[in-house]
Amino acid sequence: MRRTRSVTMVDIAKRSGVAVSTVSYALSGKRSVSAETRERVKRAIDELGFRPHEPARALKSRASRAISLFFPTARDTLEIESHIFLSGALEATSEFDYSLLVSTATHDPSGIVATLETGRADGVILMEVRLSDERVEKLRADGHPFSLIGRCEDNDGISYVDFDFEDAVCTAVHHLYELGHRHVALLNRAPSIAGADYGPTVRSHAGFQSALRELSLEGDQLLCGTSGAQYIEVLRFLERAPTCTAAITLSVTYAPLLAALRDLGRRVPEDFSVVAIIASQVSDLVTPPLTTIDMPAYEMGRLGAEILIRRLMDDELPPTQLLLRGPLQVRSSGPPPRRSRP
Amino acid sequence: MRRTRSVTMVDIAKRSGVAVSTVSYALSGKRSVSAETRERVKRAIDELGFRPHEPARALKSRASRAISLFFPTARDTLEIESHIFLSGALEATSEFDYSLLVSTATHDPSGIVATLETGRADGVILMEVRLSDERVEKLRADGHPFSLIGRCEDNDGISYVDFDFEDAVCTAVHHLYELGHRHVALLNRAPSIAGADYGPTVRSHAGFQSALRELSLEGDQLLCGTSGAQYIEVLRFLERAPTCTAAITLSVTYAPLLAALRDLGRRVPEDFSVVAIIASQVSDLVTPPLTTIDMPAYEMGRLGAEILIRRLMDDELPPTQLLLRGPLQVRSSGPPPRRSRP
DNA sequence: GTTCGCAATCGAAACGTTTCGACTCGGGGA
DNA sequence: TCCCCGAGTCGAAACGTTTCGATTGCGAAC
Repeated sequence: MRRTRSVTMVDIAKRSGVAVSTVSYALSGKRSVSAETRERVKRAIDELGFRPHEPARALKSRASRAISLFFPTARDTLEIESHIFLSGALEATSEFDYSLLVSTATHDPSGIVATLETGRADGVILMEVRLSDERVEKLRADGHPFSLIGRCEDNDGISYVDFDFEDAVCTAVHHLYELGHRHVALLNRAPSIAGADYGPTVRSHAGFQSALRELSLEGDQLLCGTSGAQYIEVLRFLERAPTCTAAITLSVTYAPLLAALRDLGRRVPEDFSVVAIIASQVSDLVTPPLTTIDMPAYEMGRLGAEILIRRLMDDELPPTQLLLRGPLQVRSSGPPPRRSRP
Repeated sequence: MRRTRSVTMVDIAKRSGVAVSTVSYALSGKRSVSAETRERVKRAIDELGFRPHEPARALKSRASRAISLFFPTARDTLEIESHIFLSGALEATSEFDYSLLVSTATHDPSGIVATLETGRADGVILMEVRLSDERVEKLRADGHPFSLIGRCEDNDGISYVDFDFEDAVCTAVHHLYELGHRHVALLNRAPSIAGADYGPTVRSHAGFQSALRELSLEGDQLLCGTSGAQYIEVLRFLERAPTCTAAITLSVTYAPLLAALRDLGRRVPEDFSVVAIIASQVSDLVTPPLTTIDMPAYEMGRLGAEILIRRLMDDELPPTQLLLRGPLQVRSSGPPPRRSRP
């Protein structure tokens, strides 16, 4: 495990008979270097196996070429989307030859600011953003570069990529309406997950309400936490509301729903229709195959990193705001069972 | 976005009327500093809002206080365990006040060595390790600090944390045998996923074979890829082998199995028993609730990071090797259906 | 009353880059 | 012919830490 003194630019300079600064310019291209010199330098680098020392670069040039993703700590639950975001962000980050730091997300902004101010990262990506989020306010006030996966209420000057939950739920309700359903449920994430003003929850609910109103439908929202006990509540609801023949689920809330339906002996989609708003990587693992509105989580992660890095590379760039939608894939939804029709 | 010149140790030294080195010692405790001086320094730090600049620290002390997790790139599939490993590693890393870098894993070792030699990370964690893995050989040869989630054939001097798949499959077979099953299937990962000598695949198969032999049972191994078409093959197998009344699944291979059983109208567990070797975070989302042998993926990620960091902090420490087991939780397994008994 | 050792402190030299200003050398425009 | 300019290069000064060696008092041991 002995760290043998590694080869530095000084060694390269000696070996190729030029000044250290010339080596630097040959590598960065920030000043012109004759083709011949560049060639000699490159040869020396290959022969000696030189790798520029990143902390030294970061120290002098005041840029770490790294971004940090603040990741929700999840000891007990599988925050599926988060993980996919991360994979996407990793792809973009390595494409741009940046490093991706992952940090544990906390409610208060101090950890985030510390990551930036200690020079560990040049910018950060936040997820599980609230409509009014003090981390965002702090970063905006301090002028730190960041991007959101999600968005706030006021997104002035902010780069974000988000999924249009409002539209997705609305689309789902229309789909179910057209199939003949007249009473649908929305299984929304419980506020406990990310506070009362968690964007996706609020916007999903808004889309649900407006679609119901538009179509004069009956609808109920159920708030699902992550505990296993959650499924009991869904079960009770289904028993209480026999006219409800379809449901829209967000993220992993399909799980308590399917469990409850199974216990009640109701088949999907013959007896009950389900539209899941969820990443395809997750729905691929579910039986029966669900009708989904695919949330492009991987792409969102990719874009979240990309819009941040682009701004880091060029601070003239205006913020990028992206609101994505996903296709409806019909698989587990059909007309309501006959017995529930008049 | 203007980076205003930040406060450094020099500012702290001036403000508190001591030398820069004294500030450093007051912070690190590597030499004694009078209580009064330490107090003055601390006050100055609070007043000025000083944060030590990490790249400078890393440059001088030749340690980045970061580890890098090499993460499989997965555009199309949800590598569920990997994600949970990552969460666990993140927890340990932040507990030890290290940074966690995530890098895209490639087959060849050059990227890994680069991460280490550029001083971006002090050590690395590898996953999806093969029985004979050239990344491991390279790291071992170069004397770089690393740990594995998984293990090789020859683990001399290597720190790793792995799950005992051999034992788990063996336990599962015994469980099914005791319930009365006489022909069981093992749904193993396809070799394409991680080469022909992917440890978990090989060891699961070994455990399967030895248990079959011991109990004089009939058994078949099916290799499952990640494609959706996979499920057709499972379906064909089940049709072909009517005496097979139970299966053991590894990781997400439960998905094609459940889909196929559903298509055949076979209920779980009444008509068919399933034992899934899988992380609880995943099985919690599956309907019906599966009998599982819980793979403590979060803990594995935690430990993988912890054993690496402990070695980084104290290079006298011998390597740590951990082979974990998980409890059997009976939920979707029962006696075989009567019709298949003589 | 020396001498020794230790606590507390300081100044300076790194660590390995990037970048600024200055220098040289030719060639082209005046 | 003189001057200017740009391409190509160099040396040196940073960047913000850590750490080494040296220096000062001061109480204890002789």
